Amino acid sequence: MTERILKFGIDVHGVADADVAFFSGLTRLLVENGHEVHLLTGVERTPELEHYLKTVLGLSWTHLFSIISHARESGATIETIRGNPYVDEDLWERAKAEHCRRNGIDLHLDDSAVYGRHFRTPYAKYYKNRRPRKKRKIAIIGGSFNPVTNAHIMMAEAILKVLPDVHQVWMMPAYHHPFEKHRGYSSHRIRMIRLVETPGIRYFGYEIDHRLSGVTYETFSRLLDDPDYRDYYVFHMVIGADCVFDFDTKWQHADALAARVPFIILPRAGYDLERYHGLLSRPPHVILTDVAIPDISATEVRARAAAGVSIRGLVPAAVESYIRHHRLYRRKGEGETVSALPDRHFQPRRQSSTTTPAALCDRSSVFIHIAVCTLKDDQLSVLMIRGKDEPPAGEWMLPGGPLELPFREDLSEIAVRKLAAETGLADIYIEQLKTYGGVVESRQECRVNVAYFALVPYERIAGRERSGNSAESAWMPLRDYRTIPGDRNRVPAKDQERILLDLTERIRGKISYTPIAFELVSDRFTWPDLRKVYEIVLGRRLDAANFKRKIRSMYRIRELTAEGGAYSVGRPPKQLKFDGIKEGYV
Amino acid sequence: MTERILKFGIDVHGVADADVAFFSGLTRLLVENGHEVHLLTGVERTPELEHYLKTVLGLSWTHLFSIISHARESGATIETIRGNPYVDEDLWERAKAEHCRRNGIDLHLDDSAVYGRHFRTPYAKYYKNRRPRKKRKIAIIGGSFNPVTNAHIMMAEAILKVLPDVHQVWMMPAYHHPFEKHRGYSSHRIRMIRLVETPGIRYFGYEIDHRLSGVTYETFSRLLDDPDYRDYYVFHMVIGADCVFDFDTKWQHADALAARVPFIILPRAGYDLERYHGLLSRPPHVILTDVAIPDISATEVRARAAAGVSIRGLVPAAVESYIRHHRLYRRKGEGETVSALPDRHFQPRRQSSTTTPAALCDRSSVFIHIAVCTLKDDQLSVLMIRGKDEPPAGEWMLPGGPLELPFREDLSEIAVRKLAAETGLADIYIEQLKTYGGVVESRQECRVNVAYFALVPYERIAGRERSGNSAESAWMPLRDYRTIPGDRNRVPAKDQERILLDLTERIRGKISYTPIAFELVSDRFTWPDLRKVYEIVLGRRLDAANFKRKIRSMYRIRELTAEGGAYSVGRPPKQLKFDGIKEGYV
DNA sequence: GTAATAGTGTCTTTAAGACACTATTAC
DNA sequence: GTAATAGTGTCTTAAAGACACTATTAC
Repeated sequence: MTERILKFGIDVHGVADADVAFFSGLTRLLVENGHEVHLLTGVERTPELEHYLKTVLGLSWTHLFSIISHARESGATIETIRGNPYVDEDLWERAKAEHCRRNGIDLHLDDSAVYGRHFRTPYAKYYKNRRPRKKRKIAIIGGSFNPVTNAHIMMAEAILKVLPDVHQVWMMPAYHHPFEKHRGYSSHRIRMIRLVETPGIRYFGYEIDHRLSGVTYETFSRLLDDPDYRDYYVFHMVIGADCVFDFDTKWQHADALAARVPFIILPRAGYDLERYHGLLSRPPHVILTDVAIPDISATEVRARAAAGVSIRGLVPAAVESYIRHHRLYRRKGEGETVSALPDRHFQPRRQSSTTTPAALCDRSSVFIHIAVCTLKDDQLSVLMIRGKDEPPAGEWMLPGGPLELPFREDLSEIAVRKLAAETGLADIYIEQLKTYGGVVESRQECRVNVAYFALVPYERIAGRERSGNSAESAWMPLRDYRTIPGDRNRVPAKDQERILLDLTERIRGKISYTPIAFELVSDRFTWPDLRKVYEIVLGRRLDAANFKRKIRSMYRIRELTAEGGAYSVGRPPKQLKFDGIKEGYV
Repeated sequence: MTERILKFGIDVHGVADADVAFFSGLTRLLVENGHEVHLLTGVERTPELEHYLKTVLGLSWTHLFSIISHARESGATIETIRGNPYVDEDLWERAKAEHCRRNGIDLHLDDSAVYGRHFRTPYAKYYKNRRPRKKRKIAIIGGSFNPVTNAHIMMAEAILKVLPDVHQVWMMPAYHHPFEKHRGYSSHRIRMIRLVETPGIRYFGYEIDHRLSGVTYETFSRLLDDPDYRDYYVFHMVIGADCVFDFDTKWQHADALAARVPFIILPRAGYDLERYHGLLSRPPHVILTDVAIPDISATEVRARAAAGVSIRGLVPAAVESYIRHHRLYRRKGEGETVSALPDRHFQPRRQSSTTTPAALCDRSSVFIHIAVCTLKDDQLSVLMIRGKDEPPAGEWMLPGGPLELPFREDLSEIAVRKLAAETGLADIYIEQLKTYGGVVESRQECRVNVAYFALVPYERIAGRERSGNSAESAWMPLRDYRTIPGDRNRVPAKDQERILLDLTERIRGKISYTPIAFELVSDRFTWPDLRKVYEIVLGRRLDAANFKRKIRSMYRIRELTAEGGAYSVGRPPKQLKFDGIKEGYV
């Protein structure tokens, strides 16, 4: 057997320096016997490095390959993040693989998590599984991090401050499948986190490196078994109070997850953790109380960036300039705007004022809402109810509910049925308004809301408003569709607001060329009655003479001989009856 | 520095025998210098083995550890499958880890896919990436394999017979999450496949070992990148004809999957592959025709086993006796019956003939339809498509499809996206029309159809009508919305008719008081162009002078100095541009 | 020049708006 | 009678419609 020169490749950081005694012995043995030892390192090739390798680590080598130096020599652009040179993970691995291929390395030992997509020579992923004396506590913040915001930073800092035994906070961005939206953003998301790394705050690419689905249970069941981590760290999961309330019911494998992973729960404005007594309320889970985290939605950051509005204060300065410099989140080619994808463990809170949140919706359902309109106290008003149990609890909503199955062609039948159930009224005017998408964040659900509106004279509905199972009902004037009488500080839910706006417009538009006004007066009415409907809807005074002429030109109005009711003052008006649209009038 | 004894562990099968020259050199170097080399092997420790290691592989060692011998000595039960000893993967790894721990191995090289859940000493997973001369073709059958049935065997055998270049068929059982049903069955499912292995038919534990979700795209995108496999094999995916018809629409990332993985399609009774012209109908995908695979449902096998009925003939004899011997699928304590979990790539066949009462709608789904309107040949026309596969097959429909999740408040975003996908058009006028209920009897499903309409000048859409995956498209004049040109005896589906009626009304109503007409002419238009739009929509001639006056009173129209195009006869008209609505005009 | 289409000016009709007027009631 | 509301008549203004007219082009 001929003597053969063995060619060994060894990664310095993570392999050679992980077991100095062994590798100094092994490399010396190899070098002394005429074999090749290639040390591969990421740092710059300097005399200091060689000194460190030789005297501190006690390594021997025949070749020393610096990826950074190599990349620099071959003209690649090397970014600097916080003073340290940074190149893409992929580029990094490719450089190693290329070096090994060129030199015909027989076996390269590496600890990289990237499973050698580029290697063509034998290599082995090195795992050092000696248990450390003491495991370090790590808090993991998951999310999209698109981009990392000041809220993330403040969360991390709050945890490090309040929980001194937490060694580091790791920010773990979700893996976005290349076919999802936001493809192409992954490396940006990573770099932005790298920009804000501190000794206590670290980027953690676990879900991205392993292309995990983002189901927390899956991530952690893998992570807790992973020989790269399990013996060195105790992991805690950080979530916001808003997610806690859903945890027991909505999270996959909530029990098993809560049993294996201690949670760190951060308060969130509007979510009262005192009221929560679910799985996570007991140790080992920790609820932080005196911590204030601002509500910063990454969606809003992107929307602002897209609109060219400043994002100062929402994200760290370094991230702000990164976004500006790389022109992130600008609207792309027509039609395709950069749309939302929320942080997983921090749902964007229902907006106080500005933009539209989105949720991780994995199901949709169809709801029917009916805006019952009537003329009450000289105002066009809409019936609102406040349910006791039905979420969102305590919010003023339009009457309605889930679409019942089965149905037939005409959805309005269902609306009529629902309305009858709610008010006991039948045979009233009903018309479809519009269909809206809705996001019920508390349920992580996308809803399709089909809105109808009904018109009914007040005297027909007076007193029957609450025959359903709603706890409360109120007539809300459409003019200021934001204040419910007697409950001034509560406004209807945002998605209801849009319905009311469209409703106002629809009625206003339609009253001029369709006979819907007759639906708002009783069967027998007078000219002043009818005129008032028009005046209220249109919002201006109408000339009685012209009004009568106009209406008469369109509709057949019959004058009844019967006397009107008791009038306090003035000439009593004639009783009228609507006899249909005049032929020929379109 | 004191001399230290290095302790090397090397797996024989997959590592030492994968690079004989290197490892013979390395082990000899180590042994000659007084270090320890531990060879670990799965086979029985015999003189023949030692001879093989020494003379064939040329290895040197100081210790030789046989897992099987070790297990036998320590009294573990060792099953024999087809003559070979078999122990659990986990047990196997544990034995290695135990040996390394006991002996204080400094570095163990192994090729196992199980990432050292048990190792406490350093080890490295060895990848040998030398490209083989020729990649072998492997056909993968996915499924639950609970249990493996004769249908699986016959599929595999048919493939090996009809496609001689397929080297092996690998049966890849799905990973069942420990919290899913069927937990605990995994090892049984594996062993039953092991029982029926032949040189051509192999168990393949990829999804189980990596705990994959079972989404085919995910599995393959990982497998095709996996350095353990990518350089050695070309993978084909086996699916049944029943799944093919859903493939283009229902599978995740169908296009990308079909582009990366060649499919082998097996016929299934009741599914006519002649009619299929989707993604998989073209090479490199293969459709096998003269192959008969019996319809054996694993669910039925389990049900029979549960009921104590014979399963003879449904599963291989070895599996039958395994099930009987291990008392599999018997009903356990209450509430936990062994329930159905279909093979992923073979759906249970749709019930044959028993009719579908329309009332039996147990689910609803939301669809979006978009009526794309344009002016073509002096008619207001709507784009209709006739899908080939999408049910109801063969009917003229408006373009559209199921509502995709997640969505946000504005459903029209989705409509815009769908429209862009269908026609490639972006930035065109789109408006919600109405929402309808619909009953798809063939699917026993109630649908909510949200109809949109889009307006687009013909020249923008001409030629792009069929860029989606629809088979046919046609422009149907709205005047007689019942006949599709060139297909006189076909009318659009009934529920589409109502949409078209409402659409006509909406456009006719809106054109008089909103600037939608400008959406139907190109960016630059002339007075006659615009007038024609109004004349066609309103259905009557308009006076040019009055028309101009009216439009000018509502909208700002800019006259361009540029000349018009080539006109055959008469004075060329001025080019105009729409500059918005006049202030004050409502 | 003619034929064909584009574009304009102006008168007529009709609808909309303003407003003065009359009518009917309670007190 | 007054105050209050209902209802009518008529003038003014603006919009819509009709139609005769001029303008520009190809041939």
